Amino acid sequence: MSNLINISEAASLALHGLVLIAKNQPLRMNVKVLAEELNASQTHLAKVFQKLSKAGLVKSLRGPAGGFELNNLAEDITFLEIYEIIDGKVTLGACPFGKIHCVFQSCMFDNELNRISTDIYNTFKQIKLSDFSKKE
Amino acid sequence: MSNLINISEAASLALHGLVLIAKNQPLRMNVKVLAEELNASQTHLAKVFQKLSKAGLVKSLRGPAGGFELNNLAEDITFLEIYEIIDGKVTLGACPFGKIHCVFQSCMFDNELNRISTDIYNTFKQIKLSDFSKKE
DNA sequence: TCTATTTAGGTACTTAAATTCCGAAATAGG
DNA sequence: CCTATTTCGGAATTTAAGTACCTAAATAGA
Ligand code: FES
Ligand code: FES
Repeated sequence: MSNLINISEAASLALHGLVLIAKNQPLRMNVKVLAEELNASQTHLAKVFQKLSKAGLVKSLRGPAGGFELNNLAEDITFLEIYEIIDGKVTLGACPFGKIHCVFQSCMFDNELNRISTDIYNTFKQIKLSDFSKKE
Repeated sequence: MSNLINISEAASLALHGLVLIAKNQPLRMNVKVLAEELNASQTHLAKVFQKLSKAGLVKSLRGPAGGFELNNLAEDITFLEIYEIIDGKVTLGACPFGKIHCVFQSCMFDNELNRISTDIYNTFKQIKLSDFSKKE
């Protein structure tokens, strides 16, 4: 069983979690509630949000009534930026098969895969968190 | 560092190795030579070709002057089939984010990612091993 | 028939990534 | 203050991919 697009569970949690928080503004949400809503692992979600917090996307507040809320500028953040915070910076321009030394003059795929990678890239780049704020 | 398209080293070896063999027909090639040409791990390549052999794509011949050669029908094999033999069957039709329970009525990506997955799928499906036989 | 070569295939090892666990730190509310 | 709640962050665990190792089987060629 294989998935052609490369998205980690962690990245999925980040995107879904942030959208939930964006929708729920201005109220903050904590990990427990988020995990319940997403039907996902609480501990994993917590780790993911630590990264998002470090990256400045969310503000974290400890203690009772604590949780996470969006940082001021976070609304304009694109899905690409979120993805890259979690799964690492995307490298375009090289054949995804290029992990090994390629024997062929030009890539077997004639840049088809590059085209597709760029397509995913742009799709991720076009979607903003603000597209999901306070609407359904 | 992340790659948006999901291709294992093993799948890459399978594709590149088979194309080399297709080009080199009707002479067979052994693992050592293939690994040298691809500048890749001999043991890994061997394991990959065991799978391809089991799947019937190549015929293996042991002993001196042994190696691998394409099976009769292998020329018409698509890259998709090769990919699936190594990395597992591809499942289309669901949001790649769908590993977790999605809280949203309709996918955040409006089937954009489905469209792209299908795009990769079709690209892999259109390319045949025979496209690379005896030509450069 | 003997020997060197080469794949088969099982097991075990290594490495890296993903996930979980747990004690520490912060804080709101009583 | 004290306590319950909640995030923080390092450590440990799990999982998956890739790699190495070893013995067996096949076979070409001397
Ligand atoms: S780099 Fe070898 S096929 Fe693209
Ligand atoms: S299933 Fe949640 S975004 Fe597609």
